[in-house]
Amino acid sequence: MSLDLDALRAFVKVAELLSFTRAAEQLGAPKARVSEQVRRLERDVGSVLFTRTTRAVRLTSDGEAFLVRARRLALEADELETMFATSRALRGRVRIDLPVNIACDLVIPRLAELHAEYPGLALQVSTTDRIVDVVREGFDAVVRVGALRDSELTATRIGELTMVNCASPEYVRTHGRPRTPADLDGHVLVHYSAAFGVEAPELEWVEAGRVRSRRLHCIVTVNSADAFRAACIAGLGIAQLPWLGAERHVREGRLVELLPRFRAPPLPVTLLHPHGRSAPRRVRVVLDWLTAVLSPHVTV
Amino acid sequence: MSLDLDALRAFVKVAELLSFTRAAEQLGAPKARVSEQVRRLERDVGSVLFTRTTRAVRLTSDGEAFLVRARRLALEADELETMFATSRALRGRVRIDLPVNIACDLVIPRLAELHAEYPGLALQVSTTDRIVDVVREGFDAVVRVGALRDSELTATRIGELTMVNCASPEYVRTHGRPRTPADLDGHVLVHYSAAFGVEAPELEWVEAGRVRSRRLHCIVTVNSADAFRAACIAGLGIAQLPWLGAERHVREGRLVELLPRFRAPPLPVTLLHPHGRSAPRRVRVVLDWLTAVLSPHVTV
DNA sequence: ACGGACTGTCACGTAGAATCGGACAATGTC
DNA sequence: GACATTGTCCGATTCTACGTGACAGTCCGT
Repeated sequence: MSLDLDALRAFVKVAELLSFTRAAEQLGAPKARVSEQVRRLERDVGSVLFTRTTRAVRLTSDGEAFLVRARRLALEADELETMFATSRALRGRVRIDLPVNIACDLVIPRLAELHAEYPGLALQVSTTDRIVDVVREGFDAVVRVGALRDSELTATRIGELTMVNCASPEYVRTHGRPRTPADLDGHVLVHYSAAFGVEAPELEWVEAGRVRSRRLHCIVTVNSADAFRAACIAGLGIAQLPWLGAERHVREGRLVELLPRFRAPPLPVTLLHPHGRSAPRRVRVVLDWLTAVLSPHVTV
Repeated sequence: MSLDLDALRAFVKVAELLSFTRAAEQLGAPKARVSEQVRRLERDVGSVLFTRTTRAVRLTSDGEAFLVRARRLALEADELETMFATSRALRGRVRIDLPVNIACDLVIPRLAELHAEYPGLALQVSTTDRIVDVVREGFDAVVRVGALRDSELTATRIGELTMVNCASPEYVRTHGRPRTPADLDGHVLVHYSAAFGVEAPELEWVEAGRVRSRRLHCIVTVNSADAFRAACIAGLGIAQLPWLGAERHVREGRLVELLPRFRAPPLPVTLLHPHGRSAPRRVRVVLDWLTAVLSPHVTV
């Protein structure tokens, strides 16, 4: 007789993903249920919300209008459900995506603390360096390093990663230690390219407040941060690495920093999430925690 | 697993009335259900919303905070449920209260039209001249004639009733026809007093923009509009009647108007409802209809 | 043009939950 | 202190939402 909130949430998910199947996956429910829930919802409100061809789903104009309000209602309902939930009682699933090295070095080691405080939270941590589609894959939070393009997401700048120029001691012995960028003739660069695109291998640095760059020869191109560092340690050239990941290796003598006064511009670290300024509480908790965990390691 | 909207509505009603029994009555549900729903709600949100002594119910501070948001959520949910409901599909119960004569003369004769347009609406029409407690008795709309005191309700002025001075032809034959208030020596007033209070029987009129009054002798005091008119027709004195109810009797010769240039100040007609500016749709429909029905009969 | 894979829906037996009426203990009132 | 009233508990009953599996329709690539 009365509106069903679960059905409403199902509708919102389907409307966002434009797919019953994917919505069902993300909701952790069988397709049949989602289908039935939306059917019931349509019967209850007395309007057809989707036009279904067996192959594609589209919102009707009624559906569009309904979605706006349904979203808000679902959010407020979530708020109400959790307004008295202590941290121990907070439950739900939160799906996040992190760059591999940030995940392995910073986040995963401290995940136990988060679990201890919020035992009801089920965290799904995806680690990948490729650009994921936040809404399509249903992520609640994504940490991005570097410039970003998406604009429909809420972005919070956490800080930035200091970049250092590194090479192996072996490499320095062979190629010499440059003192200024002018000394780079004959040097080799390890090239990082996420998509093996056509970008030319360049070394960047900041000089007098300006970003300058110089094209260098390169032997190897990689597409993962781990391989990038490994190649540098192997003496395959100079690499511009985040200090965060390079520090240990410099300390332990596997890498040395070059041209310390000509570092590349720092990479911005950003926290993205698809919910507006007011996310569900379980998500907010994770966002805050991520910020707290990452902040000490990124210079503001 | 998810918040139950029916339970939420039950909670709101109980919180407003501070009684499970009365809430159950107004919701048209057995007490046991309301009790169980609220119990479930408390379990779901993880907090105790009421302090119950078997004799009295009070909101906890958590309950207070919850009520505010719960109200808003229930309202938005209602909005969502009815946003595509055609007039034929709109359903629900609306409880209104009207002065007896307005109900009998204007509203009830046209109730069939409302039903024809909104067959799903169940209207509960209470007719009474006493002042009802709008929230306590769960009215969705109340029409008041005359000055009003409540302020926590939303009030819409519909118009005002023209008042005329009437007497029976028999009375005029006996007592003479006054031309000005100064001629009223020896005349008799029929007195209306809702609560048989101590107000003195006075005849009021507007003269040069000022309200003036003159105390007169009276034989009978009544507390209902019908009895008031009946007393006047019976020749028991002059009565200050709304033209609306007196017109027919004047036309048919049972009453005559006296002192037409010294009429009493018109009585304001007001539509009250307890919902904020945004009432549920089924209520809004009735409010609009009442306004449309009453407007032509009340000069603005 | 046509197989193939994927989409959303349907069927139906089942399990769990909400519901109802009535009885009960507790409490404020006269 | 007796009474009336309040909110809750109890048991059987009814419903309805669910899951599994199979199905028909449609778009894609070749």
